[in-house]
Amino acid sequence: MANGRVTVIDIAKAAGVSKSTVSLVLQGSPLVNEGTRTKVNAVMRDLGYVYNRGAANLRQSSAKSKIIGVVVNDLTNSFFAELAVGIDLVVQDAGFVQFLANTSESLDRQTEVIASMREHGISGLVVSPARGSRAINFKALVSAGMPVVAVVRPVPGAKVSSLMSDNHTGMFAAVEHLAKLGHTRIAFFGGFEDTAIFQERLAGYRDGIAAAGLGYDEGLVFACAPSRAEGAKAVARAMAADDRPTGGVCFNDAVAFGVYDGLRARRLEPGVDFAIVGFDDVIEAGTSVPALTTIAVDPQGMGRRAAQLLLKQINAGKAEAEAVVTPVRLVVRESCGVNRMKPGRRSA
Amino acid sequence: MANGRVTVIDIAKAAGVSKSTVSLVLQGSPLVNEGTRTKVNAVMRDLGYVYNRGAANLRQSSAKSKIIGVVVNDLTNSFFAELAVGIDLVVQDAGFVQFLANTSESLDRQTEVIASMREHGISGLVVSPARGSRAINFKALVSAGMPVVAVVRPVPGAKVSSLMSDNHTGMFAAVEHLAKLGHTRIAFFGGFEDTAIFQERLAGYRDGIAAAGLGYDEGLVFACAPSRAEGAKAVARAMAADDRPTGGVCFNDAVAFGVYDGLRARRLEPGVDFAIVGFDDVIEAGTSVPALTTIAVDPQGMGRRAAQLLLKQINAGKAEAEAVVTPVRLVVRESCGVNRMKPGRRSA
DNA sequence: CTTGCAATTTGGATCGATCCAAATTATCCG
DNA sequence: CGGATAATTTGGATCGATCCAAATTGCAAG
Repeated sequence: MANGRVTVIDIAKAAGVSKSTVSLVLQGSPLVNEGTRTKVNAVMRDLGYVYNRGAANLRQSSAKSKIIGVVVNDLTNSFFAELAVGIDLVVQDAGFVQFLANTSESLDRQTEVIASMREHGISGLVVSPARGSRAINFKALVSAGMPVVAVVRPVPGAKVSSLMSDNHTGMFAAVEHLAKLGHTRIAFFGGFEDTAIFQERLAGYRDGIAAAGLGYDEGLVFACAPSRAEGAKAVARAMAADDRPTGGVCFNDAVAFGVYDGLRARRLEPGVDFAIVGFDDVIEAGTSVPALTTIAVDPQGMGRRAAQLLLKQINAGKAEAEAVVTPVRLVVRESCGVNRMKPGRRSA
Repeated sequence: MANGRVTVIDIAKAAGVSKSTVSLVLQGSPLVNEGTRTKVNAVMRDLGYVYNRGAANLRQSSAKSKIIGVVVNDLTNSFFAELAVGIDLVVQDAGFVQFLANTSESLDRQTEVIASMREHGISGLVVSPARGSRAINFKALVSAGMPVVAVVRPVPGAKVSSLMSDNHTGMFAAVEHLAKLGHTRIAFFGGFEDTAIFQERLAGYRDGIAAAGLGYDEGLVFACAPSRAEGAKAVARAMAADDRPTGGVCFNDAVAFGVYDGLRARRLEPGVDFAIVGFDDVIEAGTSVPALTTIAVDPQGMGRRAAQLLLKQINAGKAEAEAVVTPVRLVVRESCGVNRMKPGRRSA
């Protein structure tokens, strides 16, 4: 009993029908008589039958495995954890299960886990690509006709669907907000210059500066790793310059908190002596002191949309790449200095 | 090419050998000639062969599926996200993949996903049980001989392995620390009274109070939901009493941050006017103001240990329940008031 | 040039479900 | 009641890999 598991044949024998009938019951076919159905179901309960999807998938098309893969680059980042939860929600409701793997930004890990997931018969993949992912990393999947949705980060050149937040519009709004508050020297902090997201956000920044009638100054762009520690260093560089900025937009919230640290190290109070806007709206943004003005992207919502997009493609049978941009919105809190900035510091 | 996938038979034909030989190559058997092996491997690469584990598992014992299930009660909580990452690390290294599902504390969801995972042939399960989980929820798994490791929360009565942090010792140390700093009226904040963890931590508190030669006062225990908002309310209740505490230990860090809020609402500064010790050591504990003194439990380490324990049981073939307690340690930062408390407030 | 033994290779049977064409049973109607 | 029609049920064949007993090959010794 411990090892010999119950199969359709056992059920069939016990219920006095054929295995084909049991199979029909399992699939909820309308062909089977109501009486037999209930009897078979009863027997299944009694014997503790467990459906073997592996066996079923062998006979069926691989698109019916009811398994999807989810690969994220950093699950310890609450942004991606939320994303995974959003995916999970939709996927569970659809009766799927998800393989979830964390790559820690390692391309090798990513390649390994995707291969492993393929072997296990996933019918689709949602991936937040590790840094440096290229089209070639998804070539095999795509040419096998597997639906793939890339989230958060684009994969240049790959024929996969994508779901990105509206980086350009978000950063544009952030700059616009600071400009309206009277800032004329607005810095840009953080991000790796060789990533597509950085370029999108920087473009939004640049266009925002232009739209506000200010001149774009390359010297106000302080790229660095998108971490708290590096954000602190970046603002230190900015404040060491001659013509200091009076406020700045940040690549993400982690950098923004780093800017808090860097300012305080110079005895400047964020939101009072210097205006800051972040990007992402992580949980801590609302509870930090001062509360962080930032661009909210709703990672859980993105996860839900990504899963829906993927399921749609799985059900459609054939997957044609589709690019979706999800809206973002400016959340005004305290760090931008609304009603808090010392007037003396203002330039205009 | 898009749909007709490559099988061992295709490989066999192309390489001019039998499918049995291809199978032996796949399993890395030493029986096969080195020349044939390389040729077969080359053909597999050329044809883009993808191993079908589902088919293989059908013939083999279910313990070899190389899939484990991971079920967590709240993935948006960074504690559990870290736990999942720890599990992922070990599991990936062992060549397994994991199904990960989030239950959001819903028992129904938990039941569903576990059933689904079983159907997909997991060879073991790590579960951080949803609130209210009872032995019956895991009965079917256990009697089927499936290795199960419960983490973080115990499942009373269930014959599953468990991996818990040392709640008693941790809370004991927290109280001891505050007592050494001179506090004589130490409160306990937060937690649901009907959970096992609460009882363990409360027992640690009580024993710590006794060991410090102080009298246990039930009126100093303020139970509440383990959230920030409720923590704030709890401390409000505490400070409204006649004989106020001068410090407190908290069920977890979220409650501790709530206590910060509640104190500030009464114009009291945490770590100066009132000493606080948390439990968990979440990421924000180190960066909050004041930095939170807390009991560190290393969730990622717990995840790793849990995965190792599970893999051990899977490999052992037969799973006998085992209970492991993981050590915790006191991390002294600022909120306990070391060198910061106003002397006047001290009672002794 | 056999024989003996190790090294390789191989053809079916098998895992647990699905699918299909065909068989069986039930129901209806003139 | 016979025959048509609808409603159910059923026995292989099948999916893609593994396993096993048996066959084949290679090679050195006699």
